[in-house]
Amino acid sequence: MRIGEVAAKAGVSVRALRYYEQQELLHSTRNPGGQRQYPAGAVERVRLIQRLYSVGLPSRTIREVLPFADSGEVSPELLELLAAEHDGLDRQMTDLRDVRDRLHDCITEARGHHRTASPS
Amino acid sequence: MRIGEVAAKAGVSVRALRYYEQQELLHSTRNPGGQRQYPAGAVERVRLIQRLYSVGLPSRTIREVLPFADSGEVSPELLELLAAEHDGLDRQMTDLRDVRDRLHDCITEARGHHRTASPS
DNA sequence: CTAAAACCTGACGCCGACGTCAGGTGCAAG
DNA sequence: CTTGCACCTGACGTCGGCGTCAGGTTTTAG
Repeated sequence: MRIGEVAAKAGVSVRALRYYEQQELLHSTRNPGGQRQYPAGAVERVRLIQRLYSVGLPSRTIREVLPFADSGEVSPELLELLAAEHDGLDRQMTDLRDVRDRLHDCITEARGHHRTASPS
Repeated sequence: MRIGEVAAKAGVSVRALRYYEQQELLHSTRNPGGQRQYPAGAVERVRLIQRLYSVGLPSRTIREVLPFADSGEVSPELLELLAAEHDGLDRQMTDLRDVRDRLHDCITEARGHHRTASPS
């Protein structure tokens, strides 16, 4: 596959894929003309990268955790990193849930208001 | 309270507080000398703002949802906004949980490996 | 063979949440 | 009064994840 096709299938820009390569998140081989060649699995990998970005992880972290999505190989020090990141995500989730619930309360309360005042 | 004290108690920089004011997230009165004066509740408000930022919300959105944390006043169109934001957070949470679990699997699997090989 | 797509490598632009520096003012203490 | 710290207002710097333009090459369609 060439870069345009991967971009289209993964729903990202060509520029993004080149950027991922520069950040060493996504590797490619080159054909004789110098154009990038990707295996089929690249699309899935790009989707994973996108999800990791969407969670708020920076390139550096993604670069370090990506290998484990492929193989299960792991060293003790990277184990530490993973655990730390895991804890960070847990805290994020807690905060997020709080805020969401707070909004939910506001919403339901407001719905109650502009319906017919208090129900029970 | 003056700005330095609020900053210290909330654990943010003075610069951040001035920025919040510029973004209309945090209001202050001025004393005759032109210095900012904050009520005691400001510290809690700043903490809330920080949590909203940490969840990934931009200033614009925070500016719009903050009023509901104070009063319960709400208009139908803002209700829409809140619901949309709520859905967005839900999706974020789902993605986040997936990634976290994936990491968790890697971690536990790795722990099993470098202990004494396969258990069962 | 030729025109058009698709691709390539720089390199600069942008936006948001501040950091930071410059140059001036307010205020409490000795 | 003066020292000194906390405060003030600009205004420019930074970083990350790309968008985008410039100028050239490769591949594909007719």
